[in-house]
Amino acid sequence: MPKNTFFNLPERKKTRILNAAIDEFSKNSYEKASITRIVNTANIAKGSFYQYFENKLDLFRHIFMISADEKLKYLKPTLDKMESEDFFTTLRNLYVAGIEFVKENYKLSQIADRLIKSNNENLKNKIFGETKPKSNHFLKELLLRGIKRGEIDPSIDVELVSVMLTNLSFTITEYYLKTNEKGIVTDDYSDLMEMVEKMIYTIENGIKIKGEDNNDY
Amino acid sequence: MPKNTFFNLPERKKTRILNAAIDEFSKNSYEKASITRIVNTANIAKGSFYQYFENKLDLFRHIFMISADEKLKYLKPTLDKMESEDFFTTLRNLYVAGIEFVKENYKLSQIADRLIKSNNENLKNKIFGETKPKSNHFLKELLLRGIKRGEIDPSIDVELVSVMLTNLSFTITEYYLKTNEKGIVTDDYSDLMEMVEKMIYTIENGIKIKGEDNNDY
DNA sequence: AAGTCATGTGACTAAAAAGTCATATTTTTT
DNA sequence: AAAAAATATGACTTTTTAGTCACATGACTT
Repeated sequence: MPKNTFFNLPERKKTRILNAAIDEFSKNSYEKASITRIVNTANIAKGSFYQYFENKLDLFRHIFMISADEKLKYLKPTLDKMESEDFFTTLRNLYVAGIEFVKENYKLSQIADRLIKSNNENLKNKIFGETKPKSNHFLKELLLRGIKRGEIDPSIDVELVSVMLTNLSFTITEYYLKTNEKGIVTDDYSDLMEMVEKMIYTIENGIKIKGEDNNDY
Repeated sequence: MPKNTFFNLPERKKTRILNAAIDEFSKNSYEKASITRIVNTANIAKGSFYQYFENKLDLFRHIFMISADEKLKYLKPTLDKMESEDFFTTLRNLYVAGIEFVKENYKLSQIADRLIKSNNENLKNKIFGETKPKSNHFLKELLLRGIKRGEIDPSIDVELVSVMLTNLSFTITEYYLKTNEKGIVTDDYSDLMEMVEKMIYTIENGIKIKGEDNNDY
């Protein structure tokens, strides 16, 4: 947690520092990100930085929390009306909300994306603590509910499918980040929406040809 | 490319150096990997290293090539009998061969995995050159053939599905690397084989309940 | 006005990195 | 055996990093 001196700072100065840090961490991995560059960009002294934050990790963790909180805001509406909607509608809405978060919070997404893909297990443990990022635990619950309701094939392996679905959500995010490299923001939702639709369709129905008898034996 | 002085080295010395390097790059990202540590482990002088390799990148590229060549050896049998087998058999065999490569080349897999997940686009370009890692280009061809043969639903988006399938193969590798953290090698194939089977089944059939009429309208 | 406490500062330290180079040793050629 | 070419060496340079610390400045209290 940042020190009180940081929270007591005038709003403008706080955001100046955070923006400089978000910029640096979105361009560089945790290891390569430089405190020196951040303080230069934010126009504060190196010593001041250490009045505000314990160390580099303290700053990074704080920024990651901002990103997580922000993303939750996007997912909240879907989570709230989950009860009254079927599995595939909820899944579709989650994917779409995820895309919207990335669109409107490009740098924060990059930071989170980097951390998740990072092989620095030590760092990940320090950030996630013991509460591992079980977004797929949530998907598991969703799948189980879908099975109960008769929407989902009960013979699936819930654990495996939840991992697959989590991974596919990263696929979408990555796809978006790659096409919009360097922050070129197009307002062309249609491409991504089509992508989500096709992806959901594939998850629903599979890719094997139907109707005919493909005898497996 | 390493210099001739490297290739002229006695076999034992060469492997000593390569093993030290593979070890270092499997434990650290390209940026964090240290030439100093490699030369210490390999018991050669810093100056000697630069007689063998142009620089750090030269060494890393060489090791990545070793990994790619090695993996191809595992995939080759499947690719050779591709013509005579149906889509899902080929896909299954590719996934299984991928797992076997990871099992038997733990460190090399980690290095390749790290590079693919890396956000250092500059590095990736230098390694992959213009020939981007189009393992999914190959999957596209495979899918198109499957459609022609009447095995695959022709209404799918070939491009998207190939990305999904490529991603799922990473999911498997990651899953294996995570469960076998720190190189603990179990001979328990069954878990992974079951995982591949279930994954293929899901890709084939989707997860929506079949038989009933879920009217979408 | 004096004193106290919070905040601001940038030169500095220590550690680590990639890469260099003058010199020494070994191997090959004549 | 002598000369030449190839290879080996590790101290050194330069750069960059996170973090520290003695001191300066500002604000609030008595």
